[in-house]
Amino acid sequence: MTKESVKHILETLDKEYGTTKEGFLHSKDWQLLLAIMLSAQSTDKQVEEILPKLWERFPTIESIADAPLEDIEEHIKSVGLYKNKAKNMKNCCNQILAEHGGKVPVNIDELVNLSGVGRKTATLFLADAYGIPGVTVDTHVMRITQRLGWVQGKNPVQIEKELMELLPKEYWNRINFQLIYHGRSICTARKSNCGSCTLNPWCEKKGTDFYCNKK
DNA sequence: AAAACGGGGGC
DNA sequence: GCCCCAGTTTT
Repeated sequence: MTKESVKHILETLDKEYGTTKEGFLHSKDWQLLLAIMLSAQSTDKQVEEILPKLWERFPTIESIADAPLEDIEEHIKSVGLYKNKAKNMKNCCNQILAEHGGKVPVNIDELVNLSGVGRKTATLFLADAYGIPGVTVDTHVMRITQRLGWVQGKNPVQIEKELMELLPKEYWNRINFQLIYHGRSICTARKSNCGSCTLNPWCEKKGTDFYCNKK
């Protein structure tokens, strides 16, 4: 892995997936935050499917803060972990109203104090909503950066440290969603599909088309 | 450090 | 059938 190959891959990712995340961008801030919370241990595709009805039933942050838990659960059941998520969403909205005047805070320290919001959700929210740079290591980012040969570490904390040293900061606001999109469509958990991967020329595992996580 | 939370999709 | 998914909270 060389600085030059990293640069090529970053430029290719910009070309393939764009430099701003689409989809949630037209949401209000609290809607975007809740959508990211809902995506935990699920897929953004699954979440996008339930959002229209969810926002129709809960058009304002007050309406979801005041809603019965069972009502929220009913609307988000298909994304999994729904009991925790419903409780967290309700508590989170109440917190935003009580402690932040109804506006989602725009710094990571206040975000992680919200119910159901951890470091990953907070970082993704800041990047998606405001383009604020941040690197988080979810399962996709971990897998792909290991395959690319960008990182040596095994745990997310170590990998995040390595990535922040390796990647120019001007790419930090989009690297997460780009790698996640790539991980969902091409370089998946079970198969790397090197034949259709545009990053192939600069990848450590180029052409191996390997499987992983087989028991 | 480990368990709990979980339905839907891929193979 | 088993693995995986924009993780966080509780024990």
